[in-house]
Amino acid sequence: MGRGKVELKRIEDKCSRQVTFSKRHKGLMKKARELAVLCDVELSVFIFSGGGRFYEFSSGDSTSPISSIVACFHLYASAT
Amino acid sequence: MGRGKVELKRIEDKCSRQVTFSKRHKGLMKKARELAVLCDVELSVFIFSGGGRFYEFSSGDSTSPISSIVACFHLYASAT
DNA sequence: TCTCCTATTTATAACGG
DNA sequence: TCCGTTATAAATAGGAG
Repeated sequence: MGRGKVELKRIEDKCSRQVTFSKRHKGLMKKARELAVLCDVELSVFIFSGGGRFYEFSSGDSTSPISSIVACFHLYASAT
Repeated sequence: MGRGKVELKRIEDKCSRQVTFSKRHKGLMKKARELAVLCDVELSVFIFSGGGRFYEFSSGDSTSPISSIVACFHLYASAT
C-alpha cells in the first residue's frame, strides 16, 4: 500500500522504522480485533518493541482460555 | 475490502464465518510477519479457534525474550 | 476447505505540519 | 511522535469450481 512498494526487509532508517511501526502496529491490532469479532475466536497479539516497550491485544475476558497466556505475558513484562 | 462493506459483528452464518476466518487468519499472520521484519520487533500472535484448533506466529528464536510466552502457550495448548 | 477471479474497500508510504 | 492528506499497493468479499 502507499506511494511505493515496500521490500520485506528491516527498515534501516530509524526514523522511518519508528513511523512505520507506529502505523502498522495499529493496523495489526485493528485486524486482530476484527478477526476476533467477525469470526468469534479468541486471540492475543504481543509485541515487544526495541525500546523495551510492549503492546498487547487480547480478545475475550478473564474467564477465557487465553487469559492464562495473557497473564503469563503480563507477569513477564512486569518483571522485565 | 471486497465486494461489500463488512459490519464489525459476529458473522452468523457458520460457513461464511469459516471462510472469512481462513482468509483473515492468513492475512493477520502475514501482517504480523511483515511488522516483525520491517520494524525489527519481536511479536507473537496466538489464535484459539472455536473448534479447539490453535494457530501461532512468533518472530524471534528460542533465545528471544518472547520465547517464554510462546513456551507457555504451547504448554497450555498441548494440555487442552 | 482450498484456489482462482476481480470489484471494491482498506491499509499505508511519502510528505507536510 | 502524533495527525492529516493523497496516491497507490494490498487485502479481501462474494461467487464459482
